[in-house]
Amino acid sequence: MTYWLFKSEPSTWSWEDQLAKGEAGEEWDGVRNYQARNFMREMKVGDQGFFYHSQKEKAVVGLAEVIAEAHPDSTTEDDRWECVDIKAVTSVKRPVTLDMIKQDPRLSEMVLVRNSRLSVQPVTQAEWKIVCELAGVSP
DNA sequence: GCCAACGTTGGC
DNA sequence: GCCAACGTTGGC
Repeated sequence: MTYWLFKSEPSTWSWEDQLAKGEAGEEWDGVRNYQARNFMREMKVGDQGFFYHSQKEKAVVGLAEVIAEAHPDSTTEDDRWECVDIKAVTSVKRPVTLDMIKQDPRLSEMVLVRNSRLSVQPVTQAEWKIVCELAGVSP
């Protein structure tokens, strides 16, 4: 089991949009960054990920699960770009804001803090547990 | 709205 | 293959 973080601008694709898709889930499409794509290629069905809202909100708002491994991104003809499918698992009890993450010394190595621009990123098991606790959900 | 950080592109 | 120029992202 590997853990990830999916970042999205809520104005483009929000947690509410993801929730509305239910069990069917949705493509995590539109990624045009090699690092992010490479992480998606490593994902396995059943991997868990945080759903993070960037920009105004800047907080982890939900837990998601990978339901399909990397396949061509249907939003482009360019075969360099691939994406996985994810579904919403559960909403957090309390959003974990970027501020909270930055204030917790145990989370200072998170990619979210170190490279805020990367839209798909790995999360360590320790980080996963801590953020889940802050969010009030069981890991 | 600004700007720093980063990634990509294209000319050489 | 290098690097300057440019575009994008996201935090502030």
